Amino acid sequence: MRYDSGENVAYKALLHSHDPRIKYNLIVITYDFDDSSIDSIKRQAEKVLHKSLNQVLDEAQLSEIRKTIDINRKGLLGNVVEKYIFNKEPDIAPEPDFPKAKLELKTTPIKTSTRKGFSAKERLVLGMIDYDNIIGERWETSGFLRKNANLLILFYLFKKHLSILDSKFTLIKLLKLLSDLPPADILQLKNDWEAIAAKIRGGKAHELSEGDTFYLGACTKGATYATNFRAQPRSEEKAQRRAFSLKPKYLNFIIAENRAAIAQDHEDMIKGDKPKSIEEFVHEKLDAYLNMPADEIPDRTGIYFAPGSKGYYADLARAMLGAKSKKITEFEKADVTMKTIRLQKSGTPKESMSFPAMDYMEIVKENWEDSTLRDMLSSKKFLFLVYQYDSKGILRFTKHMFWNIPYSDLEGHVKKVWEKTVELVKTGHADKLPGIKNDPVCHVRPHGKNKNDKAMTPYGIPVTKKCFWLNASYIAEQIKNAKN
DNA sequence: GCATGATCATGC
DNA sequence: GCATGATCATGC
Repeated sequence: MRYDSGENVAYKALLHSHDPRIKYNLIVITYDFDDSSIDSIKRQAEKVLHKSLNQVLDEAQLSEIRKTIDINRKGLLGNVVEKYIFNKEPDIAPEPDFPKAKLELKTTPIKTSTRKGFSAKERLVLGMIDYDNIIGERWETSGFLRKNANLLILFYLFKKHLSILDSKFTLIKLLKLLSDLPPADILQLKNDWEAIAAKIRGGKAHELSEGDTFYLGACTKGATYATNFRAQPRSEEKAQRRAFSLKPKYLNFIIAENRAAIAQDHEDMIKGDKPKSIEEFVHEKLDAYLNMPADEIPDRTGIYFAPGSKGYYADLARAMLGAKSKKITEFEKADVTMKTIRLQKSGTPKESMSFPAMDYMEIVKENWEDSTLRDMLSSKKFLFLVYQYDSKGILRFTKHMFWNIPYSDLEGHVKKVWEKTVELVKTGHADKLPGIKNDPVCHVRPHGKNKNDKAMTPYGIPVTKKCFWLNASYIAEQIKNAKN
């Protein structure tokens, strides 16, 4: 089954509207997982690993969660995860949360203390004990195992005054009670379950205690002590309602094994997220998309654009980067210019790369050293976002790389073409500027709305707007030579 | 297949 | 309304 939430459908409809707020509102979490596959569900969960809900949900979802009456109510986070990470309405069925995968989903907090370091804040509750049913059950076919044989546990870092929306998920652990655990642990769980069942069979449900067992406990469950009693099958005496639970001690073994990674998340969370370099920002945003067919990118970003636009692949790139507008703040600050390049199978772009149209009136007054062109090419970095057609003709997002023009190309080829251009404009020949065969690096070509889109020349005759272009073959070479 | 010319969609 | 990034179209 493929998940596609109502909200997402609504978004898609709105995305085709012209409301830019919606168009650029990136939805990071998509629901394209297979709910019959444990691995697929685990991968879905890993979308939040080392992140907080504030970092992965969009503003609409977050404000919906904030509206919840008691945001830090016990158990709310589990419901939020089910709903917003897995697009699943919470229920209390005796079945596992993902029946087809036989997988039960759990969220549980990790606390920190100076003395003990990281440890489980609470026991992990694994469903109510049904006093009536358990007396006739065997471990192997028990209701407990039907529901809890496979646990996917999302550990998050709990801090007293921190909103759960800022708590990072720090460890995602798949626990297959019958296969992953050491045989001694499986035996202990079985023995614990047997001990609990035996006590109930003996009419002693009211005497159950967590101290009876080692890993699996029978913890009390219910709002208040007074309303918390119910009948048991082999005795007239009422017993407290109880649930199975994994004891904190057991969870602490899991936490200890992953202490280093948890410590890193904890540090990040306390300090606030570290400032990132532009390179880190780009890797973080784009690596997940590498080699993805361009067709699949919109479903992954949750942002849809009208295909066929000349800017379509640039739009996809901005969506992958999480852009909220055409400008990307991180890039503005660092003076990075994005360039989208589509390579043919051969590795050569079909098109040369254009730049803004030149101003004939101004260029004749410029010196090369402080010319518009030299400034544009040398003072900023370019981020090439490269798509390439594979052998089957599928266009994939294959590469992202920062690029500067090599100094020798700038001061050699580009300078020569620029000087030739200036000379021609000065002498009244703006209509025949250096073509692609003239130089291996760059050339001049029209760049306007159409041929009637002209600009004035120093000699008084308007000429079709033109710009400098980097030759497609040159771009191919630069991409091929790039290390990253 | 490439050089060259021409144009389109978008957002500011 | 226009600059811009990007791609399309045509003819040799």
